[in-house]
Amino acid sequence: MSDEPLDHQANVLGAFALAVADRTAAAVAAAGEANPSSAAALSALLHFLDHPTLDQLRRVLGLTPSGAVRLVDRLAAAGLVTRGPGGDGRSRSVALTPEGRATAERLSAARAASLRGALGALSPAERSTLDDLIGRVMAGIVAEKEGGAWLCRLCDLTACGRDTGACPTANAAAAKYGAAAIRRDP
Amino acid sequence: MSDEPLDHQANVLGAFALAVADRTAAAVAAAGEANPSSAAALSALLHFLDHPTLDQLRRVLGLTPSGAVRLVDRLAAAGLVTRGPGGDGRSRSVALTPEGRATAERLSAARAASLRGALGALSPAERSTLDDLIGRVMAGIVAEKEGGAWLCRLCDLTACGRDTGACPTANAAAAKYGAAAIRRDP
DNA sequence: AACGTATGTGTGACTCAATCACATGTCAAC
DNA sequence: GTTGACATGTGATTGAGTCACACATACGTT
Repeated sequence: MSDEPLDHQANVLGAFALAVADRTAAAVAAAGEANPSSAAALSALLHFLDHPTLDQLRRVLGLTPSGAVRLVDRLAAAGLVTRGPGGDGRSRSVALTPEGRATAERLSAARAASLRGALGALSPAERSTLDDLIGRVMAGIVAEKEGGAWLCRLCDLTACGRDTGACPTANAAAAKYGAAAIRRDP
Repeated sequence: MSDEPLDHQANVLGAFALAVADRTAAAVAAAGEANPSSAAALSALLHFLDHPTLDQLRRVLGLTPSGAVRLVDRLAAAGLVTRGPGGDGRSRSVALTPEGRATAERLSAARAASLRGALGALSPAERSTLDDLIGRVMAGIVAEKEGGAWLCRLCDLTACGRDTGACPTANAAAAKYGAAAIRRDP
């Protein structure tokens, strides 16, 4: 029973995901943003091409409208974002202040450093193999996924190769939904 | 800059960890325990050999003493655990009720099913390769880690092969700390 | 053109889980 | 015995989210 390889593998995968997620969250928190939603919001704002509306942001984060209002209130009070006019009279846009942008870049760098460090245990060839396998599993996850927060929150969307076809998540999302803009995603 | 393979790999790893962690948490929540701390506590109680004290439990979960008291209060109010005498006049033990045990087993099964499902995209040989690489990265993470919650929370400690030497986390912890009992871990 | 519905934002009241500061009881060591 | 460390528990507070609801704007229908 306990020597079923699949059970072992599944269990180790679970511990691994938790460990990497913990470690990354800790690195981001140490870089100055303890709240995961706030960190994800700042990161998202860094990667939106245009300034998103509150509603776009809330979908990325998987929050209710009022939750998003509160979040943006907090970020604005901290001087990290400002509200501006939206494309339409109902909506308002959210933009990073210079300080918010600096914070977001710091968080992003801390995350990347933490993840690169984790991969330090492997040789380049092994990392490449791991990357391939992870990409395949990821594609399956995206294909199955329904609802919830954006999977690529906190990602650096240039590093993953979203636009050059190297990002497995973006590719799987494109296969599932058709053309994938940054602002609507699994 | 964005075609550095390491940056791509690191970024995909980050998204992957988040995706698997999200998915697992959702599966556990759907099985009836929305709060991650509560779920981790039930799972831990399922795997402790003897009945742990509140303090042992709080270390596993990475909570403050008062946080652990509140958590056990909630679980007890829900009829999932009971408090008993501890080995010592100061401490009290926490034990699962039959209902708590059933809940814990249900959560654990939901987690395992979710993780096995994620691995379904790979062939047995690929899973084995992935398992090996993950184990190596995991060992590095354990070696670096200091503080925080238990990495193996929610794990099925028989499935991972903790006692047969197959669990990379347990092995790395043993190398770091010496003999590893279930109740003191990375 | 006017009406009714949908959408986006915001507010008030509340919940839930954690924290800190502190109190109490117990053990161990000197 | 006294002193100090430790385990548990309590009161007050915080933080981040929810729901129910209000309000303004946009859009589609007739």
